[in-house]
Amino acid sequence: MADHGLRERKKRATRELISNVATGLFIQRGFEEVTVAEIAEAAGVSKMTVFNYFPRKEDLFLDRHADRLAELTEVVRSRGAGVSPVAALRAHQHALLASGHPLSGAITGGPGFWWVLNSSPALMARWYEQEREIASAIAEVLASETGEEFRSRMVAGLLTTAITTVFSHAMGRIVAGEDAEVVRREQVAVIDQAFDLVERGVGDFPDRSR
Amino acid sequence: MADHGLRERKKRATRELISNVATGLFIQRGFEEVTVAEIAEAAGVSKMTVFNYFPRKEDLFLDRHADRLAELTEVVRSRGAGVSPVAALRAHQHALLASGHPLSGAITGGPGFWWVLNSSPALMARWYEQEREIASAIAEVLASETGEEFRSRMVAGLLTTAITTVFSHAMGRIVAGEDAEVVRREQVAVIDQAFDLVERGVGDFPDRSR
DNA sequence: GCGAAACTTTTACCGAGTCAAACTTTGTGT
DNA sequence: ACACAAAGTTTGACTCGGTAAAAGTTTCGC
Repeated sequence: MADHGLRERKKRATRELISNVATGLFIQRGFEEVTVAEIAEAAGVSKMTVFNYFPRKEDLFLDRHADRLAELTEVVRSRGAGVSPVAALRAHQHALLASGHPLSGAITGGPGFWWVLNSSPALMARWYEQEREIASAIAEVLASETGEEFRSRMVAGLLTTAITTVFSHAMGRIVAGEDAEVVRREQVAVIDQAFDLVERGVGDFPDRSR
Repeated sequence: MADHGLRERKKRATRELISNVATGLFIQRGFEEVTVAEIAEAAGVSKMTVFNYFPRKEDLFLDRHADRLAELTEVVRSRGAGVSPVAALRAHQHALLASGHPLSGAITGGPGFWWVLNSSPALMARWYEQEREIASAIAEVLASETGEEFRSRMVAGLLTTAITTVFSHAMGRIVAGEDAEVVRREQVAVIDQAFDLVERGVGDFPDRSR
């Protein structure tokens, strides 16, 4: 009764099959142009089963959210003593970039993902909802640590803004046709620029005299 | 052919009627429990007409967005010389609070609004989409001023986080049953705390030694 | 008043998502 | 092994948000 009973294995396989079929269709034709019924048929399964595994259609595409959320909260929670949340997340962004992780944004496969995402308001809405869930989760970690409800929410919100802005900046450049390698190289400075703003404040923007 | 032809007046009246009827029903029973067909009938109008005035059901409830957006961008755009965006928006938040404006969050009618909002994921999604539109609009103002695309987006994002976090903090307290007057009084400090974080950075969070 | 333009209604339709009941498959106790 | 329970899947019917097109109806310009 662990996780490799026949039952569990079949479920995982079905889930992955549906997700893959769906993603394939989305990338070919866009999110709204593919119906759930179509996905179900292509996966050899009933419509109801699709909704069994993925409560909303959007979850068929944005199914890596749970992992990302867990990873980010873990980065904050288990940061070294004396390391600020900003520093921890900054380092994590640099690490993602260095390892060529998709969530660094500076990745070749980007355009497909980005195009599908932008092809549907519903999908975008869900994407940003996940962003908020991340902010919320980080806030909880910080609040449980400091007891400061409000400041934790603020800090978490600011940090999340940095993470997502940095991501979408890289993604935007890639989609605009810039060379992935160039973007990736310059992205180091972008990350630092973003986290510097969060870390040191934006009081002197737009003045650059410091 | 200005705005007081019979035609224009009727349109405004109809629009307002629909909006009012809808809001009333939402507050009585929650967003999802009221169908568009029902609203149409209660307003003595056809379903199609409802969608004529409000492209999405959510817009029936969140129909003050355009004003808010315009106001916030105007605050940033027409701030005095030498005044930073942070300072301008901080002052604006204080002004909203002092004048008892609903968007300060510290207002008695809050619970109804908040309850309806939280009664529906779709509505929440739209709410946060509007938040993003605000960030995006502010970013555009800043970018047109400085030419710095990325920093503008970052700064706008951080500022928007402050605005919305401050709002939802006050709203949350009111809904939790705290006295509106108390919340309003303490909200001054909350605003400053939020904007201080944006202005001076969160580098030393959670350490308080400065 | 008359005709065109603007607004509304009607009707028909599509797709996401829910529900309940029938059916099939996997796991378990004996 | 075998039967029974539990978990998962399918079917079909239904609700609701939203769109499209065509046929009214009302207001406007002349």
